[in-house]
Amino acid sequence: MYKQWSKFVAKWESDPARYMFDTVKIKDGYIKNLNHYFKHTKVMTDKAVNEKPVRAIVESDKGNKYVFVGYVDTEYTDEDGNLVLVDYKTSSKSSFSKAKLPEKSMQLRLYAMAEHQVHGIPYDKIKARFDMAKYCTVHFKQENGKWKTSVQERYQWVEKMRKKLETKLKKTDLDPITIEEMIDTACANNDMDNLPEDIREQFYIENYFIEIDINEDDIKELNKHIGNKCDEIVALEDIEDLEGYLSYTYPYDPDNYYDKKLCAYHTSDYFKKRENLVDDLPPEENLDEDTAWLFGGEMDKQQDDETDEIMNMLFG
DNA sequence: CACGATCATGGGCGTAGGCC
DNA sequence: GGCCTACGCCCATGATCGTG
Repeated sequence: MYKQWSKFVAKWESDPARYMFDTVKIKDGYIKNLNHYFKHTKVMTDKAVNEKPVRAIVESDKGNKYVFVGYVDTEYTDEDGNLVLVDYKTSSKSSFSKAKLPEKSMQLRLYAMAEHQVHGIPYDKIKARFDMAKYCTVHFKQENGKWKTSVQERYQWVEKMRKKLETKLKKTDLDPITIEEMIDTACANNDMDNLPEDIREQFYIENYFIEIDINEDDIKELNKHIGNKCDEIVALEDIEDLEGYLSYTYPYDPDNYYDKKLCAYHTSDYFKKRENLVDDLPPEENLDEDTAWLFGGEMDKQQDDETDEIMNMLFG
């Protein structure tokens, strides 16, 4: 996996029209974390199915039915006979906080619903989880003998254990200078290979999974929620002057980051041409590195063309 | 929306002081 | 002198904030 990933990164680096990170810090952290992920994650080549197509039928309160097709990143059956659905995330965990999880997990719960509908698998035999690739779960032994866990960005997990390593190593007969050198080396390598055996065995890492609870009640509610949402969308598309309606109900605000950068409609060529809007300067990384900025305006050309087609279909 | 930074909170751990 | 408990400091964690 690491080899494939490295090739992919190299190709991306050499592409003048590549997508950019907002800052160098974000880029470096992201790539270092994923380097570590691909070096240390074992793949189940035999049991697992990747990009598995699934189909769910949802029904609104009005009785309208809608078909959803999705692709499960990875699916396999574990040793207890549970069907495990995995979704890989490379984003930061802040957007997967407790409060946001119900919404974020709709995707996985819809997959679970699909597998239940098609194969009759009971919900208590379905497990669903996000594999947060930037992070790992660090297991460490406390001084009271109990094991505890801590979630850390992969590229600096040893550095984050520095204080704990200090207290543990101070209890040995090693002299303070040696201790500091050892810890510095471990942090620089981001592993504990150079540390004494009895220290090393007090730490180990695993993938960081966010487990999603799968139960019938939640999924019944989700079914209706999505069905009703579809009804709303269908009703919206039936409005006669949709474009006029939207420009009045949801006026474009160029100071709103969502409106300006993320909204499929307001970022489309169709809308920009209509409003005579010019593209913003590309992000900071372009300014001090190479000549990629020259291509900034062309960056999303293909995407924009696709978006444009859809926008013309819907509004044009 | 997703990011890093910042802030508040709670638990672990070391230490001081009391007791046997 | 050894053990136990209370207290305070420090660190990790999670929520919130400001920004592109």
